[in-house]
Amino acid sequence: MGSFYITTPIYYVNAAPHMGHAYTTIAADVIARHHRQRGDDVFFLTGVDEHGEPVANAAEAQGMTPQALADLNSERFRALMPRLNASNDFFIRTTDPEHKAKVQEVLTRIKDNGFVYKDHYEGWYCPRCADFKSENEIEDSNRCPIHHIELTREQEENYFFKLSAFQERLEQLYADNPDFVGPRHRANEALAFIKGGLQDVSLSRAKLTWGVEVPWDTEHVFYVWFDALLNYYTALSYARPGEDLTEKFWPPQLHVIGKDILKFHAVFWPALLMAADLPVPERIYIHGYLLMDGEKMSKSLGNVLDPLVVIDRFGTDALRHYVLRDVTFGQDGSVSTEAFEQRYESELANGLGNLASRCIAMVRKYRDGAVPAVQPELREDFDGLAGEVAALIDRAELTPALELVWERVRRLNRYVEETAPWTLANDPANAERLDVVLATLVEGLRVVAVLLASVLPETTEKLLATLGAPDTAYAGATLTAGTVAQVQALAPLFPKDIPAAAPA
RNA sequence: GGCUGGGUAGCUCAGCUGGUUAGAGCGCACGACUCAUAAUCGUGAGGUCGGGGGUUCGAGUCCCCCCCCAGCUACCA
Repeated sequence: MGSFYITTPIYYVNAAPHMGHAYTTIAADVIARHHRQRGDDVFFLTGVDEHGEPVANAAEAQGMTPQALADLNSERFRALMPRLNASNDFFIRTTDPEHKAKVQEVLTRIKDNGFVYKDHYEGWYCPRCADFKSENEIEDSNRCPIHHIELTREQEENYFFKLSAFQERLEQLYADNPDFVGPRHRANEALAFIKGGLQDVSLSRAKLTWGVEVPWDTEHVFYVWFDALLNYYTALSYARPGEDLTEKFWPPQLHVIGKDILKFHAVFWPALLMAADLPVPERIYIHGYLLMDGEKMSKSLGNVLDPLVVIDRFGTDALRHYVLRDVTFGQDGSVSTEAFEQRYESELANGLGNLASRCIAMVRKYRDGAVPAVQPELREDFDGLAGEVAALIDRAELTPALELVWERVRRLNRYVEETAPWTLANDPANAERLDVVLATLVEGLRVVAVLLASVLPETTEKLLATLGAPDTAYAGATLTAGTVAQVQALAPLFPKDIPAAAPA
């Protein structure tokens, strides 16, 4: 029973929300909900990153101010959260004035600590883009990848962050905390990068105005990454009006991120915190990409699985379950509408949904809905289960954790066949035996629902309400006599006769 | 090129420090049952564990070489 602070990355408002955003959010939400079940005081943060050049450029192209575009797109991300059933405690926007003020405060401290200096940044510059291009994005013979014109070598005055000063401390951090970054091979990747030698990085941009002003030199704005990373810290100071949660929740227990932003989180971020004399996060976990039929999703390929379309048709729970179940969390994996529908039918509808239907129907038919208050069987199958699941979730091994629970769903369906309650019901002499079987089934169902509550919040709430046992406290995830007294009728949890979505 | 992961049944993957006939889920075939959302349960087919050497009484599991896939190898967020 402690505090648990978990974050998603803040999503960049340059583009519309897509499955990748949904995936990260769902995973973090499952972990957040799980910890609430365990009685932890949870703070779950998500939000949007609104500054930087791509937003400024996109706004200009659309004839809007950057703020107007940010307002528009931020709202789309904010609206996504309830659709996913995300239980975030706050939604941060980097244009929040409180965030900006705090960023300035922290970075000023870093400067005061001697980790900031002014120098020239030199690179290949595209006058049409009005921007520097990195080495790996320029085309042959130094041409702009967008305009295909020749780039010029230019300089600009920048403030730099002395990342190089943290080489040793970062190596030590990784040595002392083997689980600082997970999965393991991502830690290897980050460590290899660190050991390769750290160079100082630009902290500010002079040619750009869409960002947080450098307080000691207002001709500059902070390079968007430093502004963005600090959201994890700044949010705590103003998420609750009149209250500063920093003391209570800092440092975070877990940052959930995608692999594209590993370096910023696993290298720059801890160094930045060290420079500010702040504790570093306990753990960063990197998930993989969802691939469509083995290929990266992209609009140009037209192979995008739209989370909102799936939710509209099958419900949020089905999407949450699918992405965590079908793709091993932490690895890349393929998704497809076929795989989704198959998983939905076999596991949710036929597996859990039908189990609930048959169990509840039998209790109503044979006992008028009254559940016998006798000791359930199957103890050997459920003993220790809750602990094992929690241990896996603590390691962010969400997929194996789910597998453990689904093994029990299958076990309960098998138990129904083994005990054949419909046969027992034929002979009053078997009444006691039938009592035990029914009690076991209902109780098993309840425990499974509690264990799946973080993944399937809507469905399990419905199911537990039917059982008259709405409590999802994790301590209750164990077979006990008499928890459920009476069951109500239950409509199919995961209906199968869902019409295909109307063509758009 | 270097580094890090990975290549195991049609599909998605488990297989810890080497040890009985290599496992699970899904899919498929056949059978059983009827409480249930024509759901469920059982049985089965079947894979030279990427390829080749080697160590060992014994290797998917260790060593060497090779092939293939993915990621990283710094300032796009």
